[in-house]
Amino acid sequence: MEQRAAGRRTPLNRARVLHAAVALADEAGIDAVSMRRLAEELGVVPMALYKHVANKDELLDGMVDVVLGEIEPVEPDGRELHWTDAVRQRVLSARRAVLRHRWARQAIESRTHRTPVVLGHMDAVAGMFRAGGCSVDLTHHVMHALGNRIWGFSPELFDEPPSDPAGPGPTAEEQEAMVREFGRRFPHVLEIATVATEGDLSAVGQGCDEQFEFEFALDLLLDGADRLRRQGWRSRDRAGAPPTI
Amino acid sequence: MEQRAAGRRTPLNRARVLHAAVALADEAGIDAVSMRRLAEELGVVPMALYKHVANKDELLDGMVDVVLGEIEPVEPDGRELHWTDAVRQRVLSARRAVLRHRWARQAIESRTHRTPVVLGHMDAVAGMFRAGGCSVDLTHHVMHALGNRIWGFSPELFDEPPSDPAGPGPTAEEQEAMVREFGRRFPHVLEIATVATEGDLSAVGQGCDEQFEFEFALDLLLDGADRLRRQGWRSRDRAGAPPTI
DNA sequence: GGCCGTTGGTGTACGCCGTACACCGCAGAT
DNA sequence: ATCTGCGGTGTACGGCGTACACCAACGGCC
Repeated sequence: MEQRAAGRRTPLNRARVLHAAVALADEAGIDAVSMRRLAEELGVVPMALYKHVANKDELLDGMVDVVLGEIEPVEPDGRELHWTDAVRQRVLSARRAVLRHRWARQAIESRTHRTPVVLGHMDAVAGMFRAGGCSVDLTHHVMHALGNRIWGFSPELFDEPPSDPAGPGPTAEEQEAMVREFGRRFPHVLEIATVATEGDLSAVGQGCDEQFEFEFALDLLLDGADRLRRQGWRSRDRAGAPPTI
Repeated sequence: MEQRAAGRRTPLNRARVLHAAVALADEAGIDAVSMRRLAEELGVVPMALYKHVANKDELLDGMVDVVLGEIEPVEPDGRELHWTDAVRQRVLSARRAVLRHRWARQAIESRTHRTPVVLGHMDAVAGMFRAGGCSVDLTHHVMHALGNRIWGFSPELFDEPPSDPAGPGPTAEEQEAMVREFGRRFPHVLEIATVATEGDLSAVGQGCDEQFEFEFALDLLLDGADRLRRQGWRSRDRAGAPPTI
């Protein structure tokens, strides 16, 4: 009888608000998430939301919590994992969660609040370093080095340069002239773009293989960390990694 | 005679607008930089700015360009530098520029546009990798791994948790209870905080030694890159760094 | 059954924001 | 003397977050 005959809607609560916000961001982008638009989506007046979240900042925090809540714990799996593989698994799971929600990267980057969910993820990762034999000291600094990668994304230098949707674009020879001029000013960027697109410069802008870049950096850092661990690195030693070999 | 007797102000131009915006952000924070506020600062009506910047996004781009313009080139210095030291110098110069303007980190992170100034910095860094003997392939992936560090800042997991300015705060025993509860839920985060503050947990929140963390990560990545270079790493090898040693 | 405090949704209003669009004064070229 | 266009103006629109006063329904209590 809690549904009350005709059209008494089920009351709002914090979870419903947050999940509606996530759904809205998923389908209309993070910019579409305004208190007014979200309220409309829930069939309610904007001020009603403030009974469930303190303000917009807290709404964003809650949305990030929802995403981070999708991270799957690393299950022990019978045989032992090397600690770097355990971290790798958890970070890649975080990555899948973030990729599921395209707005999440930007939202996480803009947050400045440590919610319990956020602390929980950091604690879980730190625990894996410790279980692998890293000192507290090393764990601390390596987590800093991982930076945003702990949340499953790289700080992208840039997202896609949106191909301008106006007209048929420049002619082939205009395009070639532009490439030449570009190469005169930025030769090293051009050669990278050439190699990355395997010579098809018209494919510039569809971006790099982000998953590869992410795993490359992750492994570079984890391998470096493991090497420091084996050397018994302590931060008083100063200087990132000593000149081994 | 361009000053025109009494109080005909010197006309606006793009550079004046950008530098006024930078100055405003420096002293009042990036949030204070609105078209209206900036116009007021320049003694002009808001719409006047639009004769010099296309819109607010372009204004932000221009402000970032101003900051990046403060990066000092690495001078050859007589004796040869190892390539990692050259990169290190340039990146640390970029860091000094970014630190000079506290809003710059956030502004850079939010940008999605590659201005010529931005491309110029990337090109300069890529050129140092190449001069050091890195392949185009390796240069590409390592620059991705460096991520935001190329601009001179780490993706901070979090900035300071602002000590709440209300009242005298909790009593000592309340505080101890909070720490105990925190440690129950986030034991690994707590031990890191304990070590980082050298036991003085009341100092939590004044943050880590960011400069140390930055250089630690930078050196870890550059050393890893140099090791890969010496090994003749190619991206078809897959997997960040092979299990050397 | 009658009261009453609490919880959750409402309505109005304020002060910001970015920016579209029409306008206009003035300098320099014709 | 007239034209042209650049740079500054004024007005207006639609959006935003949220403070504050209000009110309907409900649960617990006598």
